[in-house]
Amino acid sequence: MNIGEASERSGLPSKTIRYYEDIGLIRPDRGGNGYRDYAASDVHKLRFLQRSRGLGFSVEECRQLLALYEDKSRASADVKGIAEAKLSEIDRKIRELTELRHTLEHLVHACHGNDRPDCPILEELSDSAG
Amino acid sequence: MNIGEASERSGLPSKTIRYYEDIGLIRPDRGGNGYRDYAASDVHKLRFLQRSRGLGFSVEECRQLLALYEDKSRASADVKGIAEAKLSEIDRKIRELTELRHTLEHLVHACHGNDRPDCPILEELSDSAG
DNA sequence: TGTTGACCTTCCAGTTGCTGGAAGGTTCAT
DNA sequence: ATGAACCTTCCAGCAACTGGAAGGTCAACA
Repeated sequence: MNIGEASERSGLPSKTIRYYEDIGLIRPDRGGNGYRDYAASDVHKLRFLQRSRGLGFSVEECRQLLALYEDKSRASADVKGIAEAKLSEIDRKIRELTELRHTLEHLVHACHGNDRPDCPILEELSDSAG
Repeated sequence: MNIGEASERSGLPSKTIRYYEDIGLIRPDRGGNGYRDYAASDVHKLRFLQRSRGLGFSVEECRQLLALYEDKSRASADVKGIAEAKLSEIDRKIRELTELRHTLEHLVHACHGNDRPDCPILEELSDSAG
């Protein structure tokens, strides 16, 4: 099938699919007209990529996961290790954002938000020992 | 003062400070030797930038905040508006990450993580209706 | 005076993960 | 035959830096 259909079926834009080929994640056949020709297994991989990217894995991590996926002799622990690392990374991000949220909320709360110039938000950004 | 000292005092790497100059956020003087010469007010702005970036404001938002900071006649509502928008953006990110976390945790939990090849994580990435 | 080393300068390239657009070839329907 | 809707490649750009090369400057020390 052509890239357009592979795009529809995988949920990835054609541009992204070509990009994934550029960086060596997939290698579709080519038809006599030079068009890319995707097999069902290619679409399968593309969906795999779409989901793992959606779960927050970096492209390099997806490359690893895909390699593990295709390696029938790999241990599930290898995969679990990557997923656990990603999990704690996500935890860290959530913690950081939550802290950020508290600080910002505090500032927004303190600011009158009227047409007067005095603004605790700017004062904090400007003065505090932060 | 030279860029090195401005860097120490602001907490920003010299590279970043030069970059901020490139994109027009600050304009230090130049000494006869061509070295950048930072005044205390420049360092003040750099710290302002360092903090607001740390609070998750984009560089363009920082530019706005800095302009508001320097505009003595601005209303605090202008600043509050930007901060509130950022706050809901952060909320959205936290929500997304939390969902992600649940999905991943579920997968990690389901995977034995041993030396056998069967792995629910890869199965999910590969098969589910996602 | 020379020379070392730590500064500073500019400029160019790379990072991540795409996305947009230009310029052109192919296919299909009318 | 003509037009739309595909497809191709290549080049550029986004954010927000970061790294490195090649070279100028400055302060200290022998």
